Amino acid sequence: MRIATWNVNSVGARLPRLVEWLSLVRPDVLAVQETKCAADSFPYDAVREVGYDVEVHGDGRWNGVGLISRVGFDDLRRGFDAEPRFPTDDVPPEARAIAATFNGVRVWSVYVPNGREVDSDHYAYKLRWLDALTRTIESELPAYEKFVLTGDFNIAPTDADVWDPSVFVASTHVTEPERAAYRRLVGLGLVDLEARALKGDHPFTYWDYRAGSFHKGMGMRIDLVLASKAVATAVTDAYVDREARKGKGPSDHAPVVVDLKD
DNA sequence: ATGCCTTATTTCATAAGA
Repeated sequence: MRIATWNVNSVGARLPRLVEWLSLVRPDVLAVQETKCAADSFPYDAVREVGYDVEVHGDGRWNGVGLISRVGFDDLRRGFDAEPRFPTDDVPPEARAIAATFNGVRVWSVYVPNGREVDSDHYAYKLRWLDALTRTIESELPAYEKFVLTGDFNIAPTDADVWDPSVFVASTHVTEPERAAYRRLVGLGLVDLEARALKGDHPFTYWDYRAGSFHKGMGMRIDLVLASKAVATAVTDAYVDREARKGKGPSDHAPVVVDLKD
């Protein structure tokens, strides 16, 4: 079984690249984030033409997550109970989480809030959201031996996960409270799968569009695959597909691809 | 060993991304 995650940064803008990538890599399940489209405007037909079904959770302009599968869907879930809202409880939750089960493997696709500035309202929301996600995963995990929590976490777990730690001092993505939230998730009994980089030593998954960051190696590892032990022990390969970050009209994130023994 | 921001929108400017 091949499972992948990819922050596509707009499924509308990325559709040609997405369809090309699905046809080339043929994952069984792809978790997508930042689809940036409402559920009723998703380009379902284009994805179906290459053999995939889609379930999405979408707001419209921002956020949006989905699961793209060629092995069906079971037990679909959009969002989660007591999901924090922003800026107030008067608004619905943002579309940041969707889950389904594929041949017995439970997969969550999540897009963790960015956080913007440390100690901002957005940062507090990010930590609240991570805390609520942790409680949800904790409650679901006992029901599934094979479990994958994947997506764009907007957290670099260690200093090795950013191209230059000195650049990120006092920035979001690397602060201790964010890293502690990551460790609490992993502490539920998950393994942060070590994807290999196709070039160099750092399996970065994101490179800013600006300043030639990609070709200078100025990246971050913020797209993660957290897996239960039953999944982790079945891994035969895991890699960051930096090829998808090259060429015309790429996302600023690269996919992470994980292969599992049957 | 690859190309120097990109996206959607209440569009010709803005907010957001990380």
